[in-house]
Amino acid sequence: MGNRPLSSLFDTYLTHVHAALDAAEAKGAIPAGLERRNVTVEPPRDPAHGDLSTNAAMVLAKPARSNPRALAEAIKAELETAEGVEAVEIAGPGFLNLRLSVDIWLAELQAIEAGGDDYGRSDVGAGRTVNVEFVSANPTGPMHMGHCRGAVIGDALASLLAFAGYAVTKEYYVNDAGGQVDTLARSVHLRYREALGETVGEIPEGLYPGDYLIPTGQALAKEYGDKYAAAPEDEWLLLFRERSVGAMMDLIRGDLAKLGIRHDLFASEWALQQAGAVDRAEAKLRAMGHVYEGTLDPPKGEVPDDWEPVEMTLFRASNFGDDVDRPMKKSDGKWTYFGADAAYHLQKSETADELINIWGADHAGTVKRIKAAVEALTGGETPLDVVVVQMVRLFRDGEPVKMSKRSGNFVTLEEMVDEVGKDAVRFIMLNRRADAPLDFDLAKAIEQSKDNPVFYVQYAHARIQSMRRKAAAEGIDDAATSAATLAYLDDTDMTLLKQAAQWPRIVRLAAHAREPHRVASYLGDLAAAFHANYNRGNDDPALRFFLPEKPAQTQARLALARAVGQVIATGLRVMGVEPVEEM
RNA sequence: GCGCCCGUAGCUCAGUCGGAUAGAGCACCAGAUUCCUAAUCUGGGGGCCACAGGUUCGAAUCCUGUCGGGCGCGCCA
Repeated sequence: MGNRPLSSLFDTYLTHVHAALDAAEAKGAIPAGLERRNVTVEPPRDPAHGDLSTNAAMVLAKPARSNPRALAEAIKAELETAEGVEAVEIAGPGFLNLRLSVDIWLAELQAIEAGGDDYGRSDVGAGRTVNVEFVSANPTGPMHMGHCRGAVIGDALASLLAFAGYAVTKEYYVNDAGGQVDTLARSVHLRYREALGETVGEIPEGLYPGDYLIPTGQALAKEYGDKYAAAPEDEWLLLFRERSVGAMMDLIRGDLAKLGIRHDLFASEWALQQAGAVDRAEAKLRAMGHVYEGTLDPPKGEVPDDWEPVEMTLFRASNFGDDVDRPMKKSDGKWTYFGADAAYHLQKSETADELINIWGADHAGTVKRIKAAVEALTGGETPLDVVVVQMVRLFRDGEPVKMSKRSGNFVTLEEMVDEVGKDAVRFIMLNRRADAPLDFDLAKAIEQSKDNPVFYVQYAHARIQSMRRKAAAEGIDDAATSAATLAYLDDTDMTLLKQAAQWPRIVRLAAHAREPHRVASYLGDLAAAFHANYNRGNDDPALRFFLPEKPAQTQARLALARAVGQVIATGLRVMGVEPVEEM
C-alpha cells in the first residue's frame, strides 16, 4: 500500500467542502455548529452538471433557518478558492456543482497508474476485524449448486471488505453435531459393509444414497477390517461420524477450491459443545435473566396433530425483537441448533468487532432470533449483519435443469464449475443483488457475445491488453503518463477516465452496503463505456486508440486505456475473477 | 394466520446512508458496417417506480396500510 493517502477524490473534496463551511462560519455567513453529517460529495447524475456535486446548502438550510440558494451563495464563495476547483455553479434546488481543473484528472490518471492493483484500496474499515461466515453447508456430501451462490457472495464480500480496510476472517461453521451426522455415519457404515463384500442392494430410505460415500466406506474397511461389521452401533457410531465428517469436509474443501475459495477457519459445532461453550453461553444469558424453563404456544397456522406443550429451556428472544422465545435446549436435554449457534456467535464475537453471516433464504426465518441472541450475549457491542441469499434456478438454453444422479440428488457445484468455469460462475453469481432470485443459464454463461456480462467485461480487459502488446511491438513507449497526455484526450475520453475514477467510491459504497454485486454492475458499465469509446474508431479512424503514425497521441490514449484496464483487473480480482490477457 | 424478502420499460434487472429530466441489457423499429481484437456498431420509441396515505424543501428510496409474488413457520438442521 505504501505511503499514498487512501482517500479518494470524493473524500478530498468533502474535506474541501467542510473547510469552506468553516470559513463561511468564521465570517458569519452561516451559523456555527450546524449538523453536517448528511453533507455529501457525489458525482452528479448528469455529467453536464460538472464533476462533483454537494448537497451542503440544501442539507444545512433548515438548521440554519435560511434558504438553500442563499446558503449556496455563501458556500460557493469559499469553495471557489479550493484547490483544483475551476468553477462552482448553483443549480436546481440548491446543488453546488464543482468543475475540476484538468490537472486534477491528470493526477487521478497518474494515481491509477501508481496505485496499480491497490488503486481504490480504502481504509474505511479502519482495521476493524470482521468475521464473515459463509457456506457452512452440512458435512454430509459434496456441495451442490444451491450452495454456490452464498459461497461466491461470501468470498467476494470478504475480499471486498479486506480491500476496504477491514481485517477479515473467513469462517465455515461445520454442523457436525446434529442427527444428520448420525445418518451420515450409518450410511457410511453400510458402504463399509459393502466394501467388505456384503451385498447391500438398494440404500434404505432415510440413509444417504450418494456414491460419494463409497470411498469412505472402503477406507474404513481397509483400516479396520470387519471389526465393526456386526458390532452394535454404539461401538462404531462416534468413530464413523468423525471419519465421515472428515471425508465430507475434504470433499467440500475440494469443491470450494474449484471456486477459488479458501476459508481461514473451520469451526466445529461438535467441538464447541464438547468444550462446554454452549453451557457457558447459556449460563451467561441465564445470569442476565434471559433464559427460563417454560413451554411454547403451538405454532400458528397448521398446528401439528401431535402437538403437546412440553417444558424446555427457552431464550427470551422476544425481549430482543423476535416474535416468540426460542428453545436453546430440548426437553431431552440436548442443545438445539439455535442454542449451539448462539454460543458459536458468542465465540466469534470474542475475536471480531463485527459479524457477518451469509445465509440461504431458507434460513431467513431464523435471522431475528440469532440477532436477538447476539445482542443479548454481547450487550449490543457486536453488530451482526445477515446477508440473505435467494435461490438460484438453473437453466440450459432456457430450459430448467433437473436433478443429476451422481450426487444423489442435485446438480453438484463440481459439475457446474466443470461446465462453465470458475470465473463465469463467480461473475454471474455476483451480478445480481443477493436478495433477488437468480436464473443461471449454463449455455449463456459461456456464450461469447455482448449478452454475456462475463465475456463483455473480460473482453474489454483483453482488448486493452492487446493494444498494449501491439504498441510494444510497434516500439511505442508504454511509459508513464506525462503532463502532455490530457491534451490529446477529448470529452468522451475524459468521461471514461472519470468513470474509472469512480472505483474507490464504488469500493466504499459496496463495502458499506455489504453488496459485492455493485462491483459487477460497475465493471459492466465501465466496460460498456470503454467499448463504446473504442468503437468510435470504426466511424472515425482518427479516434482510434492505436495510431502508429501518431505515437504521442497513441501513448496518451493508451494511458487512458491502461487506467481503465487496471480498474477492470482490480475489480475482477476483488470479485475473485481472473482478468484474461487475451481471448 | 404470522414473519422475512421482493414488486422499477413487453422481458431480465441496476438505481449513490432521500437529490436535479428514473437508467442498462434483451426484444422491437430505423440506419451503418470486413473495422486498432472479430465474437457487430449508432440512433429511436417505450415508465402512474404495484396501489393509497404520511414524513420532507425534495421520496423508486424512509414510515403506515392494502394488493400481488417468493421463502419460511416445529423440541429439524
